[in-house]
Amino acid sequence: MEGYDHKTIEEKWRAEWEKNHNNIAKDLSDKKKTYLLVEFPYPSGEGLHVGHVRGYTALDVVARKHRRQNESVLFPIGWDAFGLPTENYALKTGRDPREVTKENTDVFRGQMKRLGLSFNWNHEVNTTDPAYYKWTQWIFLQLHKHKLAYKAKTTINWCPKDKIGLANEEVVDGCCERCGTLVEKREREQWMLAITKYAKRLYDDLDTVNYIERAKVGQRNWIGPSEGAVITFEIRSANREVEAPIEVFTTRPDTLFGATYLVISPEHPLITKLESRIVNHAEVQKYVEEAKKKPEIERTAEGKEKTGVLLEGIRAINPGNKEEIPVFIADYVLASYGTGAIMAVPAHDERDFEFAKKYELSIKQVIAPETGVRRENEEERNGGVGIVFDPARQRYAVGRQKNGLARLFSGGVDDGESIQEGTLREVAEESGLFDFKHVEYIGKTYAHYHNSLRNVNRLAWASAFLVILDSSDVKEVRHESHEDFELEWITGKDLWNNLVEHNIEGSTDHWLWFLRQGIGRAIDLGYDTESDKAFFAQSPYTGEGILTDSGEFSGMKSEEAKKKITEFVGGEMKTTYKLRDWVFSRQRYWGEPIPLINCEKCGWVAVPEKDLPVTLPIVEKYQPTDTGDSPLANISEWVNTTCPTCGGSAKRETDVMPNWAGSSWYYLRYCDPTNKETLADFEKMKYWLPVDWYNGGMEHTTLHLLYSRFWHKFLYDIKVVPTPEPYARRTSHGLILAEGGEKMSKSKGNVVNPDDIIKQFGADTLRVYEMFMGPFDQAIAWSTDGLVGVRRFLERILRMSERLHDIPLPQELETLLNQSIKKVGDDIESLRMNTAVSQLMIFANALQKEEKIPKEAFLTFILLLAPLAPFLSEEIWQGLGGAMSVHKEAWPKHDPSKLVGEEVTIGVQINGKIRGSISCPAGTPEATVLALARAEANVEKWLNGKDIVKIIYIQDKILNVVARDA
RNA sequence: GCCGGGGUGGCGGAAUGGUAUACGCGCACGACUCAAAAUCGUGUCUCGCAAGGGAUGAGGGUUCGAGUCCCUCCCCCGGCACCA
Repeated sequence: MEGYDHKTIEEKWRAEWEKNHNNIAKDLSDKKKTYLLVEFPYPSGEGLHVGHVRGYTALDVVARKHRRQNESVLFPIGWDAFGLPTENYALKTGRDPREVTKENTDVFRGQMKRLGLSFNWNHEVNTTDPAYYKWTQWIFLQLHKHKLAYKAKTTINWCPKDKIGLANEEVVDGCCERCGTLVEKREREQWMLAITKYAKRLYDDLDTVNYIERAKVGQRNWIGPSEGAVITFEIRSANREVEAPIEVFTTRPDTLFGATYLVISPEHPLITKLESRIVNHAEVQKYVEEAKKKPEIERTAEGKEKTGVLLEGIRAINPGNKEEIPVFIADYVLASYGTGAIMAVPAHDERDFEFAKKYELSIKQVIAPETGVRRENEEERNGGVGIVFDPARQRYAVGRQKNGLARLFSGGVDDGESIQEGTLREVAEESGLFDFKHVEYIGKTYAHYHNSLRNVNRLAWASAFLVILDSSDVKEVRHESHEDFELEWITGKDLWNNLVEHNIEGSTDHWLWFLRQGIGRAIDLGYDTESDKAFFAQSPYTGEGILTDSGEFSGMKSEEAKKKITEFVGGEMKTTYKLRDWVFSRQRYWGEPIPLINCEKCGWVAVPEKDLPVTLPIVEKYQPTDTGDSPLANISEWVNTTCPTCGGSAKRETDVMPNWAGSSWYYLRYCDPTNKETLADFEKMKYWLPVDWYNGGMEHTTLHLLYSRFWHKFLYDIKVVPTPEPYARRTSHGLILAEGGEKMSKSKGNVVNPDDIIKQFGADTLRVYEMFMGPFDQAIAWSTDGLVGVRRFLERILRMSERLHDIPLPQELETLLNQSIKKVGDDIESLRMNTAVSQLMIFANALQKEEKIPKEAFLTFILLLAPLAPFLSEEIWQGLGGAMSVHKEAWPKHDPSKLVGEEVTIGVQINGKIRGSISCPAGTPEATVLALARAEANVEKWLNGKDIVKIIYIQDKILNVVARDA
């Protein structure tokens, strides 16, 4: 053997496969279909990245396996070729972006073929092909027709460097996602897509798809629904005239009675509307101007001190208690969320609290943390122990014990407050669990409990923790349900005795220990309004609970009160979403022209379907104009046209679509890439859709997925596509980092080029290495040493192929063979490629150890290796006389009865510790195994002089003998 | 702060609640060789002469048995964030 000449092998089979059309996806076959999708690349000038290779190879392995399971597999690829880098490159070099794109896609295609990726090349699509973007434009026109595309004057995010408007989603930390330039605000007419109309469905239908959790959570957060109420406040001017209603959105209508002022955003229309009524209008106007100037990044910066201006001359009426409250404008309220106005409840909201403190506004507490109602009587109160700690509010009280039951009490009845307070001080200081400033208050609380608990039916506060002395004391926790309250009792064994013994009054050690261990149970506390007012002067309580000071709603639980109060004030329960409509216009050249015409008489008119596509004209200059218009605006012969409706003179829209457009529906076009009548034949889509498995980068799991789900749902509604969701399953691969763990980047010069690896080590080595390097969904650093290890493995396989013998399979190998078939198959389906490769190595190692390698077993090994290392496997397979391509051979099936060997090794544990192991035939009954185990000297030694209490036997795996001293 | 994902040898990492450290890398030793490379073989968590003991970020808990489940906490990575 002349060694492993990967270059010759790979070139030979690539040519052979191309000639024989190894993989054609057959439409409408009666076989089971599988549609495997990988994110199509943006064909940049740099060529394919090793990160692409990771995702593409993984699904290629899946595709190859499924084809061999006699399924009809669609595994297409294409080019997401519109976009800024190509345009910028064209701009710099003066070349036509079409040419540049063609060159780049040729490079990518060549690389993919060299990698042995078995794409269905006859389904290739290119978003910049007029025959493709005709349908992108068509979809846009459908959206327009259904009023989901609208033009709106918006403050847009403007990147001064790229001279392009950005969607909110493309602004990262206030900077342009691509170039990092600080984004400015500009007013501009933009085409918008009403994705918010689909917010609920996009959210709810996530339950119907199988996406990795991260992707689902990402989408949920992005859509960001919050249940709340829209409540109307009346505005009155100084002369008490009713001026205008103002709507606020709140998720906490239950706190309405605690709303002590109103805040509107600086952009709120009310400011202009009530201009004449606002006494300090000049001051207000100044604040508004300043807010406008500030970039969003500054306005929303973390920890920024809140500012605002009181609107003098007008007041709002709290519809709950009819109290008159002041109205402010403040930039911490965003115009873009909810109604752009809020009712401020400083007692129960961090931001409102901060604002109220600064401007000395009244803080009215209307929610008490929910607990039960407690009854207490004098007879029950004796004994003395424990400390109650409320970690949420960092409050202590003292507990007492009686008849083995520890329960809340007033404490210190006999020894007086001084001792207890002193102790509490120590606890507080030493625990380090809370700010010492609360201790004063604790002292009062304690005193207060002393009194209040004599009274019955106190409304209780706080989920507090009762801490008792020693965990060994806890015998059980008993839950009692009463008509109007619930209690948890902790019963202790010798609690009382322990306390006396430990002289607990003077010792804080145990208490501290318990606090730190977090041992304790929620019980209830009494409270009094004065102390609580004092407490809440220090921090707002933002949780839910029981209403107080809320008129007829006092005593009601938050959940119920939300609905009742909203109803009471004539408000409306409503869900709002963080999701914003999608800014769809780009003032660029290299994108799909928006197929609309603006006619002075008829307004915006759609280009008739027969005139699609509106093709991009070839221009001299790709430079965006300084006015912010697209380069297309300079081509008057293209811009000036006639109105399709009235025939009069009209102008074309010169904005183009963002590059999300083409990628939002490409998986549909793959089903039928050459169709001239429609975006794809309905029957073909019905056969292939939904995509069974979509893999791509983590970075696309939010936006791209959301946008394409939106388009798909819209197309489903207008009956163009047959399924409500595009993708049944979504996985994502982790990033490949440079050796050393840094991100690969051109500037750092640490980029690994797949071409170099293929040249030096071969595509098979690269493929197997990338599958083996680590868990598929995790980021992982490149390791050339690891790559070399894989190369050695493949070389070894090739050498082994020359030492084969037609001999029967030894029994242990048969077991391993069946295990390997099962494990490799299962692992591929769940993308555990690293352990699939590892299993293949284990199998190969075992085969190699044989003096004569059984040919049958080795051939099965090759059948399993083939999806991962397609070239070498084919070489060996056909070299050994395979009649056809290994990639057409049926995927091996395992024999379930042969997964366990005849002999098994069973671990023997004594009291859970491994003390030995025995070998016996599989399926040996417990009694025999026990006898065998006891025959082991070591095992018997450990059992010597002990009584066997219990035997646990897990078939063929483990025997655990529980023994106790005799 | 919130939401996700993690923390296991010198390194990448394995492990349906059932013999932790598979597989690979690295390292050491041996065989082959004049020699080296390659290859093949053996060993490689830790303390201990041994018998044994200890170790999966820390500390508790549940269990016959915990890397895996529960609680408290620490650290790292990613995302989001004045969202009312």
